Amino acid sequence: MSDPANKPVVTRFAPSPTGALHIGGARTALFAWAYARGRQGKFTLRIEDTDLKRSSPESTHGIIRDMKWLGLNWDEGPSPHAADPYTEQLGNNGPYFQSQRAEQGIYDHYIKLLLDAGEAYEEDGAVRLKMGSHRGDIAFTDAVYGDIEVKADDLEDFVIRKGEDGGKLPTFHFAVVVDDALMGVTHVIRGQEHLSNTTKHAALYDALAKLTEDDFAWARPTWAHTPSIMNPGGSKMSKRDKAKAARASFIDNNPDKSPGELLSTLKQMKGVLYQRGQFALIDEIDDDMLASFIDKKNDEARIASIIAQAKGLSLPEIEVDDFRNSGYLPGVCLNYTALLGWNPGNDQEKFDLGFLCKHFDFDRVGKANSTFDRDKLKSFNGDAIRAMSAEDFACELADYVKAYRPDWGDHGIFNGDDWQAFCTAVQERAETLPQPLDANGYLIADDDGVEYDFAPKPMRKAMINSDGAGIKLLEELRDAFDGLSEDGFGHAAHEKINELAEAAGINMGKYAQPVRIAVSGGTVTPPLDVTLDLLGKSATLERIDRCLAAAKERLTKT
RNA sequence: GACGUCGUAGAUCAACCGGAAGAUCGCCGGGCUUUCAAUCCGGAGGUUGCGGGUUCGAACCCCGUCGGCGUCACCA
Repeated sequence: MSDPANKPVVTRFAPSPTGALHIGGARTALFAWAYARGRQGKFTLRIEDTDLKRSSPESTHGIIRDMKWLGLNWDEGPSPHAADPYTEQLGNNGPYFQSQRAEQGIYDHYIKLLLDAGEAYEEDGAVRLKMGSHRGDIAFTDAVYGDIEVKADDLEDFVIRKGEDGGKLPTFHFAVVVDDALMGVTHVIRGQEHLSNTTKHAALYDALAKLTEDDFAWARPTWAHTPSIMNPGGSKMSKRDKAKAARASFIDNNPDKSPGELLSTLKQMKGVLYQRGQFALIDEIDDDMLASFIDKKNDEARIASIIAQAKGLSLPEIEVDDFRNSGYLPGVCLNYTALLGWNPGNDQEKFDLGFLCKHFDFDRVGKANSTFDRDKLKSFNGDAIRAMSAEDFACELADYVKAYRPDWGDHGIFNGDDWQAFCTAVQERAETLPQPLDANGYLIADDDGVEYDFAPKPMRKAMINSDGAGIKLLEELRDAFDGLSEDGFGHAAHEKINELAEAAGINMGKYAQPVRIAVSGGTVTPPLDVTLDLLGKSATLERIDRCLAAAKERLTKT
């Protein structure tokens, strides 16, 4: 018998391209990648597209893009940089798309071996492998879960070649085994939902080992199953959660609306996005799809996303692309998900890929499912952001703006010298990339004739109360600011505030808060000197004037 | 339902194959700040799912029980 331990390590990630890359899939890929990289092994990417109805080239492209973003490179598989990954591929064991392998007759060859040997039989055009008493009890050892044994009576014959699609395509069970063997895969790392299926795969390896010359290739690999990632509620994390969240906000909060009214609202939302030019998102979505989404008959993520954008709602991140979109760093996503089920054996939680490659092994992978905790992820992300140099952070945020935030990308702050100053000021309290953007929207607000909202509560506290004491202070400041030059305005203004506060013998906050409210609408901004510098003198004065007017109006009303 | 598997603070995990249950996130309180969701300091939270047993001693070993999850598809 051959011992898989004698072969050079080969692991693989084998997603089916029926959607975007799920965060759980990314963790599985990470473990497989790290295991190979830590042992000078090879890592293969194989696309399991035998389900013709649900597979799509778009999903394949998305998976490749997400793997690249995460930094999980592969030695064999579709070429990561090719315009057409179906034709350009890396490695000598290809092709790496199962649809292509089926066309080459690879699976048929082994089906025939099994059929001829009486290990399998045809039924309704499909081919099934004999199990049960024909094969006996099946036992195997999982590197994570340990010894597993299933009695022959509990094993039923199962389909290895589908009768559908012209009887040409293998099922998942058959294709994985054949491909893993032919590609020299020594360690099969995958989600625990496959643990029970593994008896089928073991049976296939054993049957084919007997029928081929090369029993070295058909020796059973090491299996390592990883626990699932769950939602806080206990359900499995799935892309449907996005639809659920969107519906909860859109439909459940509008119990009085009829389905017809809901549909027309949804159409309007879609129309708004269409005007904004987000065609890719919504191009193929027709009214029927919208209606069935409302009916809970489909969970189309794009419709969920339409609702989220219209209502300013943030959907739960499920797929790798969601996390990128929400402004998480790839290294943090990897670090955090690795921790969901694995640990180095001590209290260390922060580590990079090099550390993981060096220390990862199956004996430290837990068996229990784990709940995905977004708060902890966010905290990790904030720590990682703070650990970056100011320049790196500015680049990172700039890339993010270019990809996702045209509102900032079109603005002077982004394009001029101020960008670094802005980034440096917001870096210390950013937990995600878009957070400082959202928190400082006033910086890119248009001053020309646009109504600016001043938060009522802070305004009352800082300006209206005590007979409008704050208004007088702000007026005083306004006059003082007017005399300052454009150059170095923020710094000078800040000095002025200090001066006046000291002269008047009061806390400088009494002066600073009204200014903060005037320029930002609220009470939280980066340090005032930076904020006012970014805004410039004329915008600052304009906003102070508008704020004074609004405050006086409110004062007379009370 | 059958089979499989898991069960340590609210969450993620530790606890050197039986020897005083710890860390991080979150939560609460305080300090620093002109503001803060940032930062700093401190605190609360565990009959280790539950019930038996073995043992001088059990989170750990044994039996039972409850609960979660997975598979039982011509989806992967």
